[in-house]
Amino acid sequence: MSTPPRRRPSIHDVAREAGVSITTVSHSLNDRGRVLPETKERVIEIAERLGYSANVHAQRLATGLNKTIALQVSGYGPDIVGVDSAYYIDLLNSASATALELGYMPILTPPDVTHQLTRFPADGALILDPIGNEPLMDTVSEAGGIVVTAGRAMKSLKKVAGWVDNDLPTLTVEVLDHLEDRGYRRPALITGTRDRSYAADTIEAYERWVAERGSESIIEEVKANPTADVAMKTARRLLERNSPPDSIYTSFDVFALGALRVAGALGLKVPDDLGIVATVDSQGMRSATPTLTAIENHPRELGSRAIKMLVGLLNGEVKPPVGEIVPAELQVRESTSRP
Amino acid sequence: MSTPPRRRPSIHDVAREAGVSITTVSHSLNDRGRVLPETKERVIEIAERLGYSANVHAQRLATGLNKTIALQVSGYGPDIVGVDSAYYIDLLNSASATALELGYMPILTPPDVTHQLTRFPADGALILDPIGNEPLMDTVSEAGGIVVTAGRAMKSLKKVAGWVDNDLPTLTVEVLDHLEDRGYRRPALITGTRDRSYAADTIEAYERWVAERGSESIIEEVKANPTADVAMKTARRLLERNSPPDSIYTSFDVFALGALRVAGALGLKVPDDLGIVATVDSQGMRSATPTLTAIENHPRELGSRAIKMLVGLLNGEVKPPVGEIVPAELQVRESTSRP
DNA sequence: GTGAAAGCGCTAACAT
DNA sequence: ATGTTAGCGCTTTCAC
Repeated sequence: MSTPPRRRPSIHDVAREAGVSITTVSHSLNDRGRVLPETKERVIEIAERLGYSANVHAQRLATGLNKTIALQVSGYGPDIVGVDSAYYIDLLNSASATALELGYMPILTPPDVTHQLTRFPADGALILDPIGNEPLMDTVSEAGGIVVTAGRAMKSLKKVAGWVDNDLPTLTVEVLDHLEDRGYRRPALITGTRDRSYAADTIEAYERWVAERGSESIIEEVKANPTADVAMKTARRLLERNSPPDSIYTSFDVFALGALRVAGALGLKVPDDLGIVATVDSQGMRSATPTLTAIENHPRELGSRAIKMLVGLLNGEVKPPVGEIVPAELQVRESTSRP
Repeated sequence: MSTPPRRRPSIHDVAREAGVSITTVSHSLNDRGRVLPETKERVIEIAERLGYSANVHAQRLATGLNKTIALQVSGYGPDIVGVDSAYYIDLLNSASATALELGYMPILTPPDVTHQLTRFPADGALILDPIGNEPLMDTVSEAGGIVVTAGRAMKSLKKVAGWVDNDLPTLTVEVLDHLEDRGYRRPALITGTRDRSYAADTIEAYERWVAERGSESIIEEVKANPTADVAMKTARRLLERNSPPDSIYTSFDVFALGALRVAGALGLKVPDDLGIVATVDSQGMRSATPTLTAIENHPRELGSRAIKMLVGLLNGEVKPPVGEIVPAELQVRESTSRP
């Protein structure tokens, strides 16, 4: 048929072609040791021409390094779905691209198969929206690896060397100020349990904000999985109180949609009678009727920064613990647009 | 502080402990060659006790196998977002879990960094919702690797050895029958361009169905990125026709939400004046007002079957080309629930 | 049935 | 500045 699947060129092929030893090839390509500039140049050129690239397995065997990073979306699965996962895909793709560029293999590690990592040891792991009880955290840190998170773990902090996150406290204040600016006086908060950092951050900032104004604190800390059903029940409970809130700020896009739905059922107009804001932007937010005000988190930026941080930590260029804030912006849309 | 990061036990450690050669250990653990059953048993037991597992890099160097599978969501990125990506995360996670179980490293490969795969050669690739022009397809197949897809590629078919998919033609008929059953008489179709198999399949089935009934074929083949904006424009164009459809079947959840929104703006009630069905189920579908009838695709099943197929092909146990249909179910909800 | 030994492709001392 | 050589941890022929 076609050309038989030819063997990849090895370092020996390059060495022979260049008339040097494999050491010189290795040194030229990784610029270690001393190599005459012109030699190095020639070697590089020949390597390129031959389409040579080092066999990673041999390289790793020889160096004892794994050059592998485990990627995990914490607790994601059939029954735990809080936010539109475009956020996760974008974050994962950009984390992955960055890892690849830095010479690391990004391996996707589902929550339930962490034990496999004994066979595929990772130098480090990036966990998205961690709780702190992820088995992956133990596996990696016990093996001497480094764990970094997107969103901060509230437990097992010693196991986490770094994190990237949006500035939830500031964003919360920004949202509440925005609501106040639009004339909303009784904002309620719907978020997750405090074992997730976004919830803890948001709750704290919210409580401080309402306390400053002497307003009532109306918080729903959702313990169940944030499904459509739970979202509606929660919103209904809130809106049927004696003195209901006039606006809702929620960490889950599902809950924003749920609130919208319940408002409709109760005859409340959005944004006139009820303002709604979500912490995560998504297609759902942009497509809802009315469109929903939400925060653009810049997941791609979070992903690439997290990996750079992880690699920095692995190289010892950065000392743990480190944290990095990625800017996010409030996208004002119809759900809070009243005069 | 704590225990210094101890070196992982090697095959020599196991051999020494068992008082045998490393050959025997290797044979026992992989059951090759002949080993006295009791010897084998002892070796396995000791390996376990020592927490031994083969160094994958050494193993791969020795065997010349990569045992690596590239995972890619085709065309996913900041500007191409058709469906709620929970679908993708679930599919990816389950594909990944299956790969790991079968001894393969699942490496997430973003669309834009395919060239890196020269350094990290993959035995095969799984591409989700392919077009057929993905660089990854060429990279992998040119390197003698095997490409499998979730959803069928419409181009470059020779490069694809296998696929898994839902039965879109049948599902389309099921949806149209359901709409007819609920009294809708003029179903319209909004889908993507025919270079994606789901669109091609759906269009064909739809056209046959309406032809059989002598009904008018109302198709919007969306060329632009399926964003919220495009969704609304498309829906509006459809609903403002002289003889508008009384129901919409769409491949994108964004479009279902968009149709809902436009219907509201035009004073059309859903499901009374307009029925809406989407091909992909998602949180958005379940949380909308009203809830939207949609198809549950079973992404986890698609993911694990795709990987099993890929590994089967790699092992030569399966002969290409192969295709596998994964059952999906119509979830009837409020958007089509009229008497 | 078991083991010695060669080699997978590369890196890193250590010569020269 | 360049080359020789000894591994890295494993699989696999080939003897015994």
